[in-house]
Amino acid sequence: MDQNAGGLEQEKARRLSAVEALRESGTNPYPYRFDRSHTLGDIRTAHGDIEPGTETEVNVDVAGRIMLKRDQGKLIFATLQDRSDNIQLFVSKAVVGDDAFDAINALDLGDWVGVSGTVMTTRKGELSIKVSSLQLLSKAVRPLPDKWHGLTDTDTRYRQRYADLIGNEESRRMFAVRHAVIASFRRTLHDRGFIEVETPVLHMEAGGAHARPFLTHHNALDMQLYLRIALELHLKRLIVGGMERVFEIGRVFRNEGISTRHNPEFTMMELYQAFADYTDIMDLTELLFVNAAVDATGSSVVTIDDLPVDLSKPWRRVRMVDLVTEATGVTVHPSQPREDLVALAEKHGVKVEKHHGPGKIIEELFEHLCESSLREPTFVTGHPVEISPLAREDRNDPHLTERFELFVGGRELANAYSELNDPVVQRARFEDEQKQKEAGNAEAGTVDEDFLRALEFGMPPTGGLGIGMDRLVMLIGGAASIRDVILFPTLRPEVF
RNA sequence: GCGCCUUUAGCUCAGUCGGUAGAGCAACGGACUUUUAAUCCGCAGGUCCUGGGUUCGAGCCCCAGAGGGCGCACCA
Repeated sequence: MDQNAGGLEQEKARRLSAVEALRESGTNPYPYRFDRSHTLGDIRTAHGDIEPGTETEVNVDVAGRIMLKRDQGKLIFATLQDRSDNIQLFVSKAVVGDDAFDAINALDLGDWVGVSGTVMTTRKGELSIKVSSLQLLSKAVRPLPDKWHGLTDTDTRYRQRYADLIGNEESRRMFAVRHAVIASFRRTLHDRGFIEVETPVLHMEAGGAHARPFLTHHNALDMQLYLRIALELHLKRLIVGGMERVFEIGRVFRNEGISTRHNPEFTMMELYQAFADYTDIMDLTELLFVNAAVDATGSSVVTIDDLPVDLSKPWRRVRMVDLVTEATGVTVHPSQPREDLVALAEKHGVKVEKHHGPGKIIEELFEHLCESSLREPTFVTGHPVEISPLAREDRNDPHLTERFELFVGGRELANAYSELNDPVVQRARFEDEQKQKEAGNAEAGTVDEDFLRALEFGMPPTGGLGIGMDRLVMLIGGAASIRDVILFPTLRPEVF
């Protein structure tokens, strides 16, 4: 061993030489498989209530990782962890024999083992497995993080998620919540006749939202492609095709800043329902959220800013123009002269760009003055036409659209419209976007001719919805950062 | 991009006024047949993020840079 090596190198060398010693003695330190009869959770469910000091005749074969070891001379207590639970192993030298006892004593924290034994409880009542034989299933050659604190350094937790998951129960719980939320969405939507589809990630045009895209290149076609920024335009093509109720849960990519609420790749759920409008979609959104919370946590109550909020109560519905009017004390509407709105924005310290029209200025005012105060679930409706190129005009007000964004805890979680299905109006909206793009608005869209061709075949009246799944999991799971709900968040490259 | 904070053993963290680098856990050697983060005795383990600078002397002070966190900006 290199005398100058650090503690980690010494430890790895020791464990690797243990691996070699096992091989020389005829034991494979990395065997191929193991037959498990029960998970540890199964055993706790079936036997969790037996009296202290009980020895049963129940034989079990379990497998997991050694997390803790308490050497007691001629007894060893070890904590075994599998995906479902932890259970104590009780190893007696008198039961397993000297050689097996020494081999078990030589196990390191982090090793995977398969165990045969009987279910028992100790005198103090701890449910345990009395080991009759134990087989190494995989040798860990790198030591585990601190057995009590786990990993706490956020950078290391995100970069080495494997080590985070081994030691941090809270991290495992968060990803269980994530799974439960997504499974709940699928169940709710399948029950209502929606079918799940997959549409392209590689797009010719980065449409369906306002965001800067990632660029890539296809070699064989020698063509520039974009990673999708939204699912919308392909799903609506399927509504044109008569599929009537479709949804997709998929990764989208936006080439923008990273924060506690933004990751460059994130998961969006979008659905489209023929013959529905945005009010139907509000009801469906409430149902999806409540079902997801109940399925993931057993309760429709979530915690927002340390206060409980019951998602099952009806959510506030309020127009964006009314919120801005309330916040400024001045009635606003996109039909007003731009100069009046510019003056109001400046009065409130809101920066106005040259390409901002009245509708965009109202939205800027909303974002700066209203958004962060929307703690309880709120459907903000009636976005100006100017900022909603894919939403249809409000049936009562030609300057607004039938649209809502859902805010919870000051964060946008969902966006929905009565979908624009008039191909002539849609073309005019796209052409307006194209002009803005040429005028220097990098986020403005372009004219998607194929989508327009689809609309020309006739899209039924349709309600559509997009939900940021990561943010929803944050809400239901109680995570402060989006990185806590994404297994491998985007980080700068690590220097090795 | 800007501001504040942060980076010390494998992990979790101390480190005073600028004076030879510390603890707990993990590891290693030993004791222990009912432990629960076992306990007890002993031992080993360091690029103090990197590079400059000031100083007789820098983990500590100064400058520059890197990683990370939070806030702002950006993000309909």
